[in-house]
Amino acid sequence: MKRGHQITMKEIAKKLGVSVSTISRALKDSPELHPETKRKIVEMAKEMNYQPNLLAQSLRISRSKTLGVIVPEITSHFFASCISGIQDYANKRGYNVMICQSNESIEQEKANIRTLVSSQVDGLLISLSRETNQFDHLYDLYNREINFVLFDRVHEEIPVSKVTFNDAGGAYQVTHHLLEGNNRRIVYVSGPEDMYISKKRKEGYLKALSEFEIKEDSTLIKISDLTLEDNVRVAREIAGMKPRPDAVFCMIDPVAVDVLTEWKAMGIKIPEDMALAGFTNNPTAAVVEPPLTTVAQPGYEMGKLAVTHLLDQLDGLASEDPISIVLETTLVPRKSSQHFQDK
Amino acid sequence: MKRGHQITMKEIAKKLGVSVSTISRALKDSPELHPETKRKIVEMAKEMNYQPNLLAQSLRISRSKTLGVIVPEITSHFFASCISGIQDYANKRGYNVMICQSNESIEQEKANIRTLVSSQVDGLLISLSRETNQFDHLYDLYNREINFVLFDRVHEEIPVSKVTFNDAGGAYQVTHHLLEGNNRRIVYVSGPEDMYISKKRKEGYLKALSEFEIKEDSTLIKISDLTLEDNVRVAREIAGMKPRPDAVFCMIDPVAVDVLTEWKAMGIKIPEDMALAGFTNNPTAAVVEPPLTTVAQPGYEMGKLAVTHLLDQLDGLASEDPISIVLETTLVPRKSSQHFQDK
DNA sequence: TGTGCCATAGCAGACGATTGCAGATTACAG
DNA sequence: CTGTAATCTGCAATCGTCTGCTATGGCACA
Repeated sequence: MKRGHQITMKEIAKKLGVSVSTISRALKDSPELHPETKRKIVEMAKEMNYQPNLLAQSLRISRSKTLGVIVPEITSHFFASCISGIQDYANKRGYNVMICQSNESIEQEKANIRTLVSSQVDGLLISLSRETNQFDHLYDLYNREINFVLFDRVHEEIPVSKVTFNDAGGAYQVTHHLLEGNNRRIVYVSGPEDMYISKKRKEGYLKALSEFEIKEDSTLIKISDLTLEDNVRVAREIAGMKPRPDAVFCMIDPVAVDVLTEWKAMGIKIPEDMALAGFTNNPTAAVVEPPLTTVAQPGYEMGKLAVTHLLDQLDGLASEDPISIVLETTLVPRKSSQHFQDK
Repeated sequence: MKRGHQITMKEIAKKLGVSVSTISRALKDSPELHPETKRKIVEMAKEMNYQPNLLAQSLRISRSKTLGVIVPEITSHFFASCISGIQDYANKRGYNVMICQSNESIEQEKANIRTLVSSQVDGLLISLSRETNQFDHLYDLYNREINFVLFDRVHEEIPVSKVTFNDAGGAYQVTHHLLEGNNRRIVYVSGPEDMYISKKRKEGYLKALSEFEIKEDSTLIKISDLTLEDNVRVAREIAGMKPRPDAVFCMIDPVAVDVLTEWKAMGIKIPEDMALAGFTNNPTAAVVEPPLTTVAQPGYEMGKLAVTHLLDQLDGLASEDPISIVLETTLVPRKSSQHFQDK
């Protein structure tokens, strides 16, 4: 079995007949060394392809220059974008990133935290799993004074920094847009009720309704567990409602896409029979037929802001006091919610 | 600035008035200790929430139990799936994963390799960037006896293990399918010519043609740099060809989606006017209108196989001799290539 | 009482890099 | 020829964990 053996300072030292400390000083360009000695050492180090052992360095200075990231799933385009932003800006500041996915499981989330903490990450960026409705593991981190920032799927009560979207605002935008299109009976398809985004987007939905003096109607609020099967169930339920709603706002794009697919199969025309809108602006939203009205959330930007704030805290550039960064969303009106006069 | 301080064995030792080595042995359940001492130590460790410092362990045993992964971009659904497979199976075997993206840049790829090697990863999983047409950095890893496995975008010549799809086979399948649909003039839209998959998929395309006794026609091979603009340029070029081709096979789905969108804007009907097919089976392929015929590549499976083989090598369960794993692809026929008798 | 053995726990060194301090070498002045 | 300063280099300790060897104590048996 091959085992990549890394060159250490000791080996350079032996080869050159000097001590390890001299090597160390030469490579840090210390002024205490004879220039000639320094030159020889630097040359030899390059020749032997020496690369410092980050593990040893980290152990010594008790900082690993590594951040941990936990997301529900990497294959989601939105979270992948966040990760991309985190990566780019962490690297720019000399940090590495270890990524874990919780697969929407709280147990996995806890396990991920354990390993990342054991790995001595200098800080954590966490987006909570769908299942997480209990937060001891976060308070535990907090009590141990381990730096972390929550993003997108956050727990509001805990006093740590958070980066979120104005979810209520986005939901307001899209609901308002539907109302302006002369839709009055608007269904909100929510995810599990204890999810942060389920609640926030419902808030925005209700606010827009109230501005049009429409009262909350619980029969117009549907809850899906976000699986394909359940989305299809909800789509059929809505199609069968009498009278049929004017429009449907789905909490996330994948739900809207499933609903759209099912409705097309059922012969329902969008937006003529019912208007449809989603949230997130996934790549699929732009290419379905009809293109899906949705709300854009810049994931890359969110990752960038979250990691930048965390690093500022770590490097003492930001105050320790937790802050809350709220990113605005943008309505992306497309054909699926186009207004028809003859409706 | 908060700094998460981790409990160490030393602190447990001081509290209990025993030596650090005793703590170590107690936590490893060594038989040399008095059961009562052991019990007290284990209890205290739990109470103090002790978690071993993985950095120190890694330094000692010269194995970090961490793997490095380099992909061109995380936001691609295919690579995200690979990563997901890698993660799951690495974790199952007690390994962590550090992920980097090269952003399709060879310089970034080299930089990623440097940091990961410095971080003492036990092995690497690499999918090459689009730009990588020169392989010194890989041979360097090879010469230093650092374990790595190439996947999907590989360099064929280097004697290390590789996991690839039968790209030629997949291209053959889809081209054959188009030919069976009575299409004869079939365009192949390739990516940059030095990319591994550009070449392999062209092979399959030509093989299928030759079976139908159709000679290679260089005017039917278009090259895109895979940007939206260039895909649109190619789409227009093809639409303007006289006589118009019967079908178009795009090297990857995103190109096909761009072509499809452009053609729809131009009023070209698919598949009536021209049939269209892609490769990869991205989520978008299923939801565009018309749904796109493509070739499915199980990314999760690829990640799983690549990481499993790497770990087998590391753990001495697999021979050191490099192997090549080739995954078969599956044709996914959809409406975009449906055969019309009246054509 | 002496010898030997077992159970138990501590010491010390290693992993690799860093750094304050001490030691060594040289040169030059007195 | 000696003393001192200046210049260069090495020692040793540190980070946290692990382990081979050693030390201590008690007990049994001769």
